[in-house]
Amino acid sequence: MKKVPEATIRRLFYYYRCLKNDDSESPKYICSDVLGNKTGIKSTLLRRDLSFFGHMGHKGKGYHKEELQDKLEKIMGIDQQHEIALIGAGNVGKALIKYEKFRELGLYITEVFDNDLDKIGRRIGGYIVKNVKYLKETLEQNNIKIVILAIDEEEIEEIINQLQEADIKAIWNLSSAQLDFGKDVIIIKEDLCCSLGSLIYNING
Amino acid sequence: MKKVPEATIRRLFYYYRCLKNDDSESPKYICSDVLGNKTGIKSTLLRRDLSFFGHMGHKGKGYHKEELQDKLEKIMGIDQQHEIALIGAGNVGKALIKYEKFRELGLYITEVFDNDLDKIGRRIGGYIVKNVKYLKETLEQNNIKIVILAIDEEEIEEIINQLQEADIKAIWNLSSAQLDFGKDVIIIKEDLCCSLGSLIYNING
DNA sequence: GAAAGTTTGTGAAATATATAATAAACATGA
DNA sequence: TCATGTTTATTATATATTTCACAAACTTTC
Repeated sequence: MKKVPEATIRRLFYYYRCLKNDDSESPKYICSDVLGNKTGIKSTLLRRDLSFFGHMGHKGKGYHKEELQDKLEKIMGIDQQHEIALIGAGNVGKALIKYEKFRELGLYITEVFDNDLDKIGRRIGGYIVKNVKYLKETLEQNNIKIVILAIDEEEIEEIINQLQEADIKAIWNLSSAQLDFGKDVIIIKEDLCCSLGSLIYNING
Repeated sequence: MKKVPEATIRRLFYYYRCLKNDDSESPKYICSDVLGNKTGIKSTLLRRDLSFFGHMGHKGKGYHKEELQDKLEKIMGIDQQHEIALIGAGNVGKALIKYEKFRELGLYITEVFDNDLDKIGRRIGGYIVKNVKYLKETLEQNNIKIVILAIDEEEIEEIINQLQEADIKAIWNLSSAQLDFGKDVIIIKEDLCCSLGSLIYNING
């Protein structure tokens, strides 16, 4: 199959959320024009996006809402639950723990770690913050393959070493550290400064 | 001048942060290979990125670190301070208020608003949360042109109406709402679900 | 000061992504 | 049932971004 652009994947979540929020029974079908308008994405791009995954719609009718929602869930991999470990119980970490929308996607933070002795042992949003020292064994015991890295500080050498040893599949890197775990670990970096920063650039330019 | 890709702008922040964190006096110059390695960006792309803004380096020597840092600040528009209003004093909002790295870029959150009566009037991280009802006048009085929208809930009609009336230049939209303020207002949408979600997709695919 | 080594900057090629054009499938209504 | 309208899916085109290849400018060494 042709390579699916990263941007397409992200848009799938828009389509999905829109379908999920609209719980009206009828009409059963929605056409690309309507769904496109609701999500702010051109209908032609929407159809292109969906067509990467085969025939998703019905000519002359549109997309069957329930069917499309189910198919999207499978495609995006959220038809099953995922357990996630959070490293970093600072301000960003706390916000993520309480972020409802992850759970709506079946994404559950089930373990919280930190390397700051002041935070370790504390209870945050129902979780006891664990020492990163136990990262590897905790992840193994619970078969957790996904990690969110949301550490504030710059010095995270020890955490990275621990992470290297853990057998994980993916890291969502919200820290400013630049990571490379080889091709077997997928890393997506999210840098809040770049986002807000690029806004500033666009104002002036 | 040729249009600068959005991705280039974002990478500028990586280059900049790397230079800023490295406060060693010597060597005075850094070549694209070294800076590229530190930031995880191919040197050829780095040179291409910088070349959008004219001759930034010195052949045979590399880039003068201090000079490059200064130039980047001007390009990115962070050689001066920016005042920003935050709408949404929930979990995400709180994290942003306390996020140190914005201030390092000269980006200051100076006003905090919410539409939730439970939050209005409360003190959060040194700010009194104001009623969005006063959004327009507060922004005008303080000449604030940049807004972060970090509201949790779905019902934000009233906030959007208020925002429409305020004379602003840019919105960093962290909510799940889909906004369109016309061409005069720059909007960058950041959706945490899409980011974490695309990671899940990539694991399975 | 000439030759060899570095390093930037850029035109050209390759890749990736988005848009436009249109054929194919189905729906509707006379 | 046929003609007309609707809507998807796909092929072709356009645009955007990255990578490659190399000339030009400078540095270093002998």
